[in-house]
Amino acid sequence: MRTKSFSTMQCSIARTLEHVGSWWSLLIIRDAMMGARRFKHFQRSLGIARNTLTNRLNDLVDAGILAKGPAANGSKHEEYVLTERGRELAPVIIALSQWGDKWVAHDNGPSTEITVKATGERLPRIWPRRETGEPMQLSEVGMRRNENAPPIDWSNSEEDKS
Amino acid sequence: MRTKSFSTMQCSIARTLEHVGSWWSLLIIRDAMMGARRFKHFQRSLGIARNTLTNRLNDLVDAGILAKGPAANGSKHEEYVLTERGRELAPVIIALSQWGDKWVAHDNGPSTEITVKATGERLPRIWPRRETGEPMQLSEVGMRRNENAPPIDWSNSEEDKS
DNA sequence: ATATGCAGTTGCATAATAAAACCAAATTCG
DNA sequence: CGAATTTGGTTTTATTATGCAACTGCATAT
Repeated sequence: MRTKSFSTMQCSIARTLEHVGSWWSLLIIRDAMMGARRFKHFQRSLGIARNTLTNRLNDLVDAGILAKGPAANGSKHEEYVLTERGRELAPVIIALSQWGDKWVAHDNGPSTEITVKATGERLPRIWPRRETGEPMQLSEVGMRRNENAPPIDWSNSEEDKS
Repeated sequence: MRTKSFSTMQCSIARTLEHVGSWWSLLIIRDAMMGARRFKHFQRSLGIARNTLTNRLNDLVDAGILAKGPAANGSKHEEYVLTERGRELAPVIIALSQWGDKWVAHDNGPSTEITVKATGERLPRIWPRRETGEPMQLSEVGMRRNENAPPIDWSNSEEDKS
């Protein structure tokens, strides 16, 4: 549950989580990537309460991640489709999925494989790389604070302050 | 209320979110990656309520993402450091950050840049790639349901069922 | 015309979070 | 060294998000 909003924070991670950080959001996006389009698809797949699903879907539409419109196949019902913004969350979904496969897989194995469509093979691990495409060690990845943001002080006491 | 748990789901994304899906978890992990180690670091940086921080830190320790132990510098206080499991969440953090930079950046720009340490340059976009290292179109990424998992029915009515 | 399914909405109960006060141990200051 | 402050919490109280069940209005099926 949350009362506190991240929307005033300058950090891009916080600002992203403002939109996709609530309990069900990323699972809804996952289902949308797997082809779910209608209210009942999400509801059946997730077992989420209907009012909660209504809220989450509306939030995602407001965030521009899903678009709501009349069904493509002529049905009178509305459907929810990912926008480009939404589709570009794929790296997040892939990273979560691959981490889960490695560290917290279900006893029966994962339910879904992320693949290269053309070959049907499993997608290589999504991972930070240099411009050349060469994968990096995590220790080679840095985080630099910008000048336009207030500096952070991780010191433990006065004497630590060089 | 009893918030539904994802831990019984077979999907790796859901199982991962069980550990890092709550409101503050990923921001705590972000701070840990940026060098935060002590309770007060997280508390000051996030403005999170102390009891909530206590809960989130304990959950992350239970999940094996953070390890709690005596401080390295001799201080009697405990400190929280990322385990390998935790460090391997870097792709998730990077993907969230880069999505935010592109789609929901703050007016003053992002507060933090993710970089290649050696060169100081901005890290290339984390993105699905083939074995060769070549970046893919999102439309080339597939999701295949495993046989050990119950199939999903996205059909809209009886007639749709081939 | 009646029944069933869909996509919600509403009301109530409860769990998760926040805010504030409180506290023991550790650390810093005088 | 002793007092004051900081740290890392815990407890209490209040608020908000979620779950569950029932209800509604519309469209489709029988």
